[in-house]
Amino acid sequence: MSDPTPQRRTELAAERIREQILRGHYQVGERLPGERDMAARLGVNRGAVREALKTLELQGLVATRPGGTIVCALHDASISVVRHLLAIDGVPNVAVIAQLLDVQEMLVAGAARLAVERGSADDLLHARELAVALADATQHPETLPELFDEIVDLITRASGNLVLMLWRNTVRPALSERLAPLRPMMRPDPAIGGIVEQMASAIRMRDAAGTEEAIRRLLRRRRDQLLAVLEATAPEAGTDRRAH
Amino acid sequence: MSDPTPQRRTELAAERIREQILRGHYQVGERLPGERDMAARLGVNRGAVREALKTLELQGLVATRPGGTIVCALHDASISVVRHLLAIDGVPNVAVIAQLLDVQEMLVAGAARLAVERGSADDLLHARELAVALADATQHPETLPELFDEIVDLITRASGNLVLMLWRNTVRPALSERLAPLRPMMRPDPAIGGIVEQMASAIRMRDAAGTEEAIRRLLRRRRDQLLAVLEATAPEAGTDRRAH
DNA sequence: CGGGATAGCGTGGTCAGACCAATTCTACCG
DNA sequence: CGGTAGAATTGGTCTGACCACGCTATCCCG
Repeated sequence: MSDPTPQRRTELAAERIREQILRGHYQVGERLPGERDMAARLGVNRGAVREALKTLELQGLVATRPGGTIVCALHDASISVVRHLLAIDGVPNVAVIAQLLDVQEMLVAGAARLAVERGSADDLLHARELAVALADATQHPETLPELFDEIVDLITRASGNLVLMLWRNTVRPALSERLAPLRPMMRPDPAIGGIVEQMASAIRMRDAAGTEEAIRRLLRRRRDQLLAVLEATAPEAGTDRRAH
Repeated sequence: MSDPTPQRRTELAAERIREQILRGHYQVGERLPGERDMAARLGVNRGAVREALKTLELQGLVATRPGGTIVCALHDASISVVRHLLAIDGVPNVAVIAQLLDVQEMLVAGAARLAVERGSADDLLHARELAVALADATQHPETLPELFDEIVDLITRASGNLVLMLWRNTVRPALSERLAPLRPMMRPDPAIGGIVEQMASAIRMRDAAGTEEAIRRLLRRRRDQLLAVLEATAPEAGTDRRAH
């Protein structure tokens, strides 16, 4: 579901169980089969199942206590499951991706403000260079994702906010992995040039609010474009099966 | 460090190892002692150590591969470690808490906008009730944290954004746990009344931008107050030992 | 006949010891 | 001095076992 080839049998087991839960094979509050049972069913050792359940427990998908392991509600899970929510069976979950992009917009916009307010001159210079590169690359949409990721990384790092950095670590790989296949379908967006120029000038003037606004527009534009492509690709494969 | 009494020996082991890593007892990239070694040292079975390391691996603190387990850089870890970063040895880490509150402001402000734009009438009504309660409770600062948490929860839920909800799940318990001891030291803030009133009216008019601005002011005010109390309590116990 | 105590069974939690494949270290040889 | 082959060590997995606790269903008493 997520890792292309999970060699370790314990991760494979985790993947299997997680997929069953995410697909709604179990009711919330229902007891999972015993560890010995699962081990036999998955053809692995009980220790491997235990480690698999440990990861699911850390993701807040299940709660294991003496007496049995029960399934938790998705909306009570931990943020770490996002990575696995983004796609089930390789089918991108458009609704969750949209929500994730919304959150990303909030955080990167905030990070940009912090970065402009407190970032080093070096970082800001680098950011302006990246902005120029982004404007130049408008005609080559297939190279944009890397530039986008790079500039978001830079902003996150320059914000000096460890929490934002950790968030980025958890989300970036999953998002890139999910959005990479869309690259060939992205079309050049002429509006980006102007936005980027505005951003670069705001950065040069250390205008935090202006930078925030520009990056917000940029991200929203990208979001809409990505979602349009996604919906064109998978018209109705979207909402998660465990809505409440 | 985090759970008051982790009865399970595997969690105790995880806590021990994590604390050593967070305290910087190991260099980034350094190899941890072998599992058998740690098991002997901690007086537990190797399986318990393996499960402990599994949680640390999921938190991005270590990387285990055949040949050895190595320590990862904190800024490459997963967001799940925030919970454990908030306090080491019971000493709140003021720097991280400040950054976390910054991020919280970004997200809750965004969530408020979403909630006002797309929330149900019921939710908005409830939000206004809570706002009134908040204004009434200004004189009783010890009851404010619950109201704050409740209103943030409501906003998060009403935003309809699953990612925000998951984020809230991961962060709320840690934050509450860390900030609860400060409750007796909080003093009434007369400015809250006006802000809350402004928020309630913005909600009533379905003014998303106004609501966002109000909640942002509210959260920032609370943030500053919390940090003031925190710094007064622990004047210099702050920055993490693994800065880069 | 109904309800509460109880005995048994299954559960997770932990332990011991073992094997394998891959890596890492070491010592030897060119 | 460099490289390579072998030895030691590591994580990954397996087998099998024990314990304390939660759950369940039975049984006994009112």
